[in-house]
Amino acid sequence: MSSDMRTAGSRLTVERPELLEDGTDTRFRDLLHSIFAFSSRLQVARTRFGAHIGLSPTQYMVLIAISRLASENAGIAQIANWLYFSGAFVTIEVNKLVKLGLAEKAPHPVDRRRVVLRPSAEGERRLAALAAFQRPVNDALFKSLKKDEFLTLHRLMAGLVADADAALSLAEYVEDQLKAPAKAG
Amino acid sequence: MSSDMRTAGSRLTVERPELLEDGTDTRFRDLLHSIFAFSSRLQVARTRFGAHIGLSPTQYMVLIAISRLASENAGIAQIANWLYFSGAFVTIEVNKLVKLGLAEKAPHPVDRRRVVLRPSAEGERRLAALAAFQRPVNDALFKSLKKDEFLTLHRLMAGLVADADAALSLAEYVEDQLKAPAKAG
DNA sequence: GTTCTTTGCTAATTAAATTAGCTTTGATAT
DNA sequence: ATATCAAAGCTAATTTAATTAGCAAAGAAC
Repeated sequence: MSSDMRTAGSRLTVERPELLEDGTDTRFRDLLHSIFAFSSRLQVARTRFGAHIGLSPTQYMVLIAISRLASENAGIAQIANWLYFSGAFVTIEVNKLVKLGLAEKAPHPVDRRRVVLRPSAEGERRLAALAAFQRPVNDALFKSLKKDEFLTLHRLMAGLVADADAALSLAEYVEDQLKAPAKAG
Repeated sequence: MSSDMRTAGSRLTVERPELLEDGTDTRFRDLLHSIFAFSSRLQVARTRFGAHIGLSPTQYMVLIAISRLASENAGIAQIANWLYFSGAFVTIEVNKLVKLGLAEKAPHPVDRRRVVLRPSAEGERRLAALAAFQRPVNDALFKSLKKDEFLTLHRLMAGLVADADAALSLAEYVEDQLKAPAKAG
């Protein structure tokens, strides 16, 4: 019972023993903060990359995504899914890129609802020109990684993305469970 | 010379051999995407955590930061620095928390410009109540991590934050260098 | 004491991103 | 065939997040 009570009233934000240290979640919280801190700084880097070719960070990301997914005839929905944005937002941003002459829309060969997105020649040119600026910055962003750490980080992050999708589905369920008090276990 | 030309015209977004694979930056780009994808999902989780205690994701983060840094008598500037937000924005969000009765401002004992931030009793209570919801979600978010991977990830991310600070200073310098064409090497 | 810097605040603005609702097209199930 | 349902993309309206610029008060440096 004391164990139950401690669990129920715990301030711990995580429970798996793998993520605890001396019974505290200090390191876990620190990890979360590091991830947030690094992402914030990556966002600044993206802002500079975009600015370098006259784009907002978001437009820059959308253009990259179009380029990345062009080989699979991606439309608005695929870009939205890839970037975790709403479709409506992607529509707006893609249209800006089209107006700027950096991306092109073509009708999908078989599905007439869809649109096929491609970078324009000028869009490609800008991204290529940007690379010279990105290279030293990206090298520096990940300077402390050795080769094997780079591979490890990639593997871990890819796993976490999958975990996160499951976790967010779980979150909805858990919220309901917590509302429906207890006994019904 | 052919090597120089290839370098100059390369589309590679990274140059360090540790970050390349078969001469391509494919895995590197994939890593960037994974980091972005995971952060986006963490942001959704924060949104849910905040909503659970009636706060926006940002207010939730500010409250956490106040709690985290309370022991060092942190003021607006320290919170801003910790969260990588502007001071003005932190002022606004902290004032909302104060109005909600979740945080308190006291004058700094020796520096009368400064303000000392603390979570209120009610603020503490809400964060404690939230933990029960966070625990299963956080466990799930990092479900695929084994203990040693958790430690490794923490170590790598902490290193990357330091790298990123250096990289962003570099970025400014590089931008100037690229504008001043070439010969002057 | 004068200059420089830091702290926090206010005001105004901008940019990011969403939700809701609509139209067209396509898929499903009679 | 045709009625129903789902998916793709667009528009409009709104919301939220977050910034920059400029200020006043306090402290630090010289």
